[in-house]
Amino acid sequence: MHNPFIQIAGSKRSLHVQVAREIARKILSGEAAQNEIIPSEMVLCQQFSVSRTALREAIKLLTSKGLLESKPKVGTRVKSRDNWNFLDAQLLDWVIDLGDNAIVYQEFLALRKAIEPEAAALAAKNATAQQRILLSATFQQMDYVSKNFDADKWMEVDMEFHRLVFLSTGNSFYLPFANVLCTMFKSFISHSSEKGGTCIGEHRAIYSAIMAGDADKAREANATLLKNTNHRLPTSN
Amino acid sequence: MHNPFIQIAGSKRSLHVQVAREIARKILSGEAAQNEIIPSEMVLCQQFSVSRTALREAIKLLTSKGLLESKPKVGTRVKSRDNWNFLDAQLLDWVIDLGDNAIVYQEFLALRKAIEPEAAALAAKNATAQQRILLSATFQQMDYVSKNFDADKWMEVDMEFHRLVFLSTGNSFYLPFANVLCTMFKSFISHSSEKGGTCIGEHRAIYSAIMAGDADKAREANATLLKNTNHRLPTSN
DNA sequence: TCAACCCTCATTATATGATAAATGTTAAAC
DNA sequence: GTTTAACATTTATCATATAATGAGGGTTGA
Repeated sequence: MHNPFIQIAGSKRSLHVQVAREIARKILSGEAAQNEIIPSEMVLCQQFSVSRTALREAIKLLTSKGLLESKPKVGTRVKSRDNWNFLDAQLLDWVIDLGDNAIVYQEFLALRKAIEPEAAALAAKNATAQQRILLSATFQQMDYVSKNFDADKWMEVDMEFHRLVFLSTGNSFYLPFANVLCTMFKSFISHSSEKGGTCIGEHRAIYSAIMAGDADKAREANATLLKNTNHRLPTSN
Repeated sequence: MHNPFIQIAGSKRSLHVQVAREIARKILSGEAAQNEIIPSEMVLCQQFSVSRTALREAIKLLTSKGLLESKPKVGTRVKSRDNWNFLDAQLLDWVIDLGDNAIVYQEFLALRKAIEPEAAALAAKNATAQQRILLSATFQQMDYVSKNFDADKWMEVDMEFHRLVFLSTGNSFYLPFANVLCTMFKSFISHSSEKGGTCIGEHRAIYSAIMAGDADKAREANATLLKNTNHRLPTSN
């Protein structure tokens, strides 16, 4: 019954995720307007050539992220953009896949500028012993990669460094940023995210301040790093 | 087959949400340890007295929020805390229901201090004409309520004001904060969130700066408001 | 004329059972 | 000891049936 074409197009994930992704694409791209009622389950099952089970699980996934809302008799409505949880890594992944990433990148940078300096400050105060060890190890890798430069490896350690900062804040609300940041970094592979190469000096300043427990200096250093972050966009994808 | 006791306990929502909520409670409270495999579908169906359909939809909901991950043969595993999306309003609602909100409130305030001044600055720059009209109407209500004080109404307009600021940033990544903020405000009903009553002066400063398009002043004013925000906790719940 | 009530029916919600796919485990083969 | 293959368990998917919901139309009565 299931059309293998979709399986090929939607890569290797489970069926309901593939369906969810396709519906999400239609919503995010505006093909399905906000507040619009999407076709009934029966119709969608036929469109995607999947069972109601798979389709409904897809809809539940999207409902959880604020894209849809279902009611008996009424149908399933596309929620307004205000309700879309852009701080969900999976949803962000779908957004990125639409292309059109110039704006997304710029908006994300604006968010980083607000959140990351404070995250660094919190990490300086709250990082656990184990987190400091991880941060230490990661910075040493950064240092090494900056001297033996490799764009891919730099992206990886750079991402890991900033991820660890978020995880070290000791604040639950900062945790999701770690995943969102990773999604963002991965999507911009082969695109050096900082001006003038590796910015190892700025990173060292952040690292040192955190290890020294100096919140103000950590905040300042991270703000400086982001000031130097360029706005160039990836050429590919 | 379905045990009506659960329906009573879990209020009026759909069954799979009730089940999801209950599983979430076990995860968030630590009753189900991180990285632990939860019982198989069959067992959980019996435990909750629901069909596999309902149970699986519940699991999909939790998977979407980063709490679970399923694999054939392996089972369904509780993901580590790093993956929980605390910036999801529904999940936050469940967290709040655990009680233990002193820490949640404090952590949220730390987030607001990082994000809200910048949101106000962005709103000053980017708010659309329609958003300025809404903001204006809301502030006038605030002004009225501050003069004819009513705690519940103040909470409502206060929430709406800050919500509008997030929606007016013109930045997709700031939108989710609006919902999270609302969830937070609603949970702390009957608990005046600002010191010395209504803080109408500080709010006026934010409002005026945004309407004037003065980003720096808006940021400053919002930071001042949050500095004056107290850390008292709700006495109830 | 209109408001209150009831019935209809399309749609989602839930249940059930069957089959497929995936994958860790175990045992067999070399 | 290592590799390979069969097995068993669990989730994934499909198919179908029944229940609950509530918007909209129709009816009734004043």
